[in-house]
Amino acid sequence: MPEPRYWLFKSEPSSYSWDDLTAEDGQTAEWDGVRNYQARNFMRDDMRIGDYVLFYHSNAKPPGVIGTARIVREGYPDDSAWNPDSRYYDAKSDPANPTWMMVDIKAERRLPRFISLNELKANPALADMMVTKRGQRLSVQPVTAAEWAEVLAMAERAAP
DNA sequence: GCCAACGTTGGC
DNA sequence: GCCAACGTTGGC
Repeated sequence: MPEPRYWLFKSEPSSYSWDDLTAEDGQTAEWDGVRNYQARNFMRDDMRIGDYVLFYHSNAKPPGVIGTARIVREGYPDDSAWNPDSRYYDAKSDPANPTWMMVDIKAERRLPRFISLNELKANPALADMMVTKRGQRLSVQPVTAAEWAEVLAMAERAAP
């Protein structure tokens, strides 16, 4: 059995929040609209069913990790790319050879407490975590097993 | 609302 | 292939 892997998915709560995810049928959503090649490659090549996801609210007050999810469907074509009515429409994406891919995620649980970006940045154990780095805009990021465990442990402890 | 950082585009 | 211009992300 392959090693489970860990990811962080960013979403702006004003467009798609944790509550939106948990309100879905089966608490499962298609993660469409990713239009960055590096993020696409992670979804197409690396994500496996069962991988763990930190659900992160970006552009929020404050930004931070609110819950966990799992990958429940591996990379497949993002059909919003050839839907002219979609805000994610990409005229250059050919349905016969799709440029953009998506995965499905299912909500697992809301963290016992929200872990803000400030708190992530203040934890020396997370100094190398991508999301704590300035200017890091990748909307889908790998997370190490140690980082995953640390964030969950923080959520079990009282606020600092 | 501001703006730094970043990815993409397109002229050359 | 270089790089300036542009649009977007996302923290503050």
